[in-house]
Order: sequence, then structure tokens, then C-alpha cells
Amino acid sequence: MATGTNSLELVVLGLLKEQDMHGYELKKRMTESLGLIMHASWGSLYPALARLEAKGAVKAVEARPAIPNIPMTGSLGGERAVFRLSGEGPRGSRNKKVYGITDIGSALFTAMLNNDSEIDEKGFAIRLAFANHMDSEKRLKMLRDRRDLILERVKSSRRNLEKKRFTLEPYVELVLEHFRLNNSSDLAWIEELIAKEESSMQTPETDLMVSQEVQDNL
Amino acid sequence: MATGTNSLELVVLGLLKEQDMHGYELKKRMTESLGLIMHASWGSLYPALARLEAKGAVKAVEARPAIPNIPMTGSLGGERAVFRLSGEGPRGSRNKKVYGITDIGSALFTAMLNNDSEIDEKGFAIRLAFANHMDSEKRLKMLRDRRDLILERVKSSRRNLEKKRFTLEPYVELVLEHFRLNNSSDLAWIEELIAKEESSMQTPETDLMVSQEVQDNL
DNA sequence: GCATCCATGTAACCAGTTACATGATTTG
DNA sequence: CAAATCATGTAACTGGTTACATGGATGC
Repeated sequence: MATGTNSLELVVLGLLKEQDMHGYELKKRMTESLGLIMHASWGSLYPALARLEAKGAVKAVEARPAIPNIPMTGSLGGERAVFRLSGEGPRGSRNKKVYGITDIGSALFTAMLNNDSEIDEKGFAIRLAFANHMDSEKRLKMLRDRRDLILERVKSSRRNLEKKRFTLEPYVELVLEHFRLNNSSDLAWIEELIAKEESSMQTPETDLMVSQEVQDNL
Repeated sequence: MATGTNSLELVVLGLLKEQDMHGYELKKRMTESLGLIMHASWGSLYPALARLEAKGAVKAVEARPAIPNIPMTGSLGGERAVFRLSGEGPRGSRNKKVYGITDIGSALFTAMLNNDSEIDEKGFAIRLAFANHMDSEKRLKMLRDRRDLILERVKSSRRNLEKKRFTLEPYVELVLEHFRLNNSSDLAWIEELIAKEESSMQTPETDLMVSQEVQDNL
């Protein structure tokens, strides 16, 4: 069972990796930055958080540390600040349940992100959105898999159209044509990403994303 | 609840409108002609058929009386069915259960097709695919609604990007950019369809919105 | 005569939705 | 102090999925 393909949990973990947040904030942030890609309703977000908490992937923390200008280094193990921070979020804090990601959560995030069995459009977009947390081999593999999948789909559609023994209704033809165009455009985009990825592999040093990843794993 | 916007049922009815079919055939046909747009699994198709039958929207018929225009290789099956069938139930010669659409089904199809509350991408594509069964006013309304929705989405995304107080991860930016491009392309396509629809309507005295837009374009 | 398609269905599960229920805090 | 917004959650439902169970027909 590829039960690890829960996109929402992946996104929650990905956002909590950046900074501690409570549910409401999480959703706001989600729609603000990823709104075009995906969205979540309260009825899915809170249960997702509860599931993650039950797994030990996230845990409630007392307060949110100030938005770090510099990536934190020593946040592990030590108690988070018990004191109120003067310049914190726009609203005061009570009743809020601020979540932070745990080591288990980080591991789960990586596992979900690297889980190859994801195939659908949205899942791909989400994984790609967090692709700076993957190593470039995995990234490349994901891109190539996606390309192959689309290619296969297009080919099979063309095959079906050729051997078709029936007349398509006019609007079906229209929609199909548009979908084919979209597929081509997606394909071109992915090919471009693959090319970029490949060329950047040949100059492995000074890769921002890699160094970020290294930082994350510390 | 039964009035829901069930895409699968809509498609089933739409296909049965063309010709009588049994479940297996239905699915084959579905993936052959609409494969890029949607797909169904056995576990969803057969229950959908059962639901439609329970509603009286489809019923099992003996053989396929069918559409004479489209040459089919299924005449052999028809012969056999006629041969074996005398007092038997609607369940055909083999174990096949050939379905036909009823008047109720036709009405349901129209109702679903004209149901405005549909908003998501797939639902739109499917409705558009069967848009030759809508009258052109409804078609136009659907197209405009879709255009407005995408427009709104793009605007809101742009708004969020402007006021953003956080740094987007690099790949998020990348994916977002692609989604924005896709939205633009969709938008252009829909505008084109709208224009075509308007020009083919040629009933200037009735539709206020059309005349307004025509004025704008002058 | 055995594999492979054709053909129909059920059961368990899954990720998500809408609608509901509740209450705290801020602001005009 | 009322309205809006912030904030968290539950319940019932929806529209699917995969895996399973079964068996007839075809073809090699």
C-alpha cells in the first residue's frame, strides 16, 4: 500500500519545516502561496494535523519563535523560548495550538517527497513545489517519470483516435484538442526543467538548493 | 443529494444517448474517446450504472437497436441476441447487461449538463465535451462563468504574491509561474470559444450582454 | 486445455467536502 | 456591545479508489 501519498500532509509538513504555525495560519499561508496549486478546507486540514500529531510528526509548541532572518541552527533538543517574544505575529496568542515539526515529521516529509508512486497532476505539482528538499537525482527521476507518463498518455490517445470506429461529438473533439495542446506545453516545460537539472548537475558546487538541503539535515 | 453534480453519471448518460451499451463497452468507449479528459474504474462505473438504473434513468434492454449511421461490428452480437431471446428477461444473450437511456435519463442528463454550480476543471471539461446538447445561451453562460472564475483566481493569486511577506521557495515560484501560464492559455482558449459562440448566435436583439460586448469591441 | 480477454459485480477503504458547533479576541 | 474575524474542531456524506470474487467466451 502506498499509503504515503497524502498530499495535504506533505504540504503541512513542508510549510511547518519553514516555521512553526497554528492551523488557521497554516491554511492562510497555504492558499496565499500555493493557492493555484492546491487548497485545503478546515474539514481536511485539522484532521490532517491531528493525524500528523498522532504519528508524532508534529507536536504542539508553546510559542512561535521570531521569524528567523538567519536559519536556525540549534533549535533541536533545547527548550523553545518560554518567553513571549515582543515582535511576534499580528495577533496575540491564546487558545492557539502552534505546531512544530519533529524529527519524525522531517523524516516522513522526506519519505513522502521521495515516494515515487505518485502519479497524478496535483501530486506532481506539489512534490515539485518542494523539490528543493530532494536531491537532484531524485528530482531528475521525478521529472523524467512525469515526462514519460505524459508522453505515454498522449501516444495512447493518438492511438485511440486513429483506430476510432465512431464519430466524436464536435465539442469532444474541441476539448480533446485543447487537452493535447496542454499536454504538449507541459511536456515542453518539463523537458526544459530536465535540461536545466542536467546541466546544473555537471557543475555541482555552489548549488543553493543542495546547501539548503544540507542545512535542513543538520 | 441525488441532484449532485456527479460527472461520471453525466458521462454515462451522454454516451448512452448515442447508443445502447453494456458496462464493459461503456468503459472502453469512455477511455478511448474521453481518456485525456476523465476516466473511470470498474469500482465506480458499475455502481454508477446501478444508481442510474435505480433512478430509472437507464434500463436494461434486450439488444442494441441502435444508431444506424455508425457502422458497428456488433451486428453479430445482435443476431445472436435475437436468436436466443424469446421470453427471456432484458439480460441479453451472454451475461452482458446492455443498458439504454430512458426519458427520465435524458431529462436527468439535460439537468446535470445545465447545472450551473459546477466549478472545477474536470467538471467543466466534461460539460463542455457534451456542450452540443446545450442550447447556445447556456453554453455561453458556462463559458463566461468559467472565464470569470479563472480570471478571479489569477487576480487573487497576483494579489497574494504582491502582498506576500515571505520568501517563496524557488521551486514553488517555478510551479506557480507555470500554473499562471496555463491559466492564461486556458483563458485565451475560452475567450476564443466565447467569441465564436457569440458570432454564431447572430441574435442581437435578445442578449444584453452580447450587445454590450459587441459595443466594447467596436 | 489453458491463457486471455470479456464481463459484472462487491467490500473495504480513502482523501476530501460541506455543514455544523463552539468559543475567544478585536475593533468600530 | 455587537459584528467581524480568529481559531478549532466534529459528523455525515461524496465520489471515488484498489483489491477481491466470479464466471463465460475466445483463440491458440
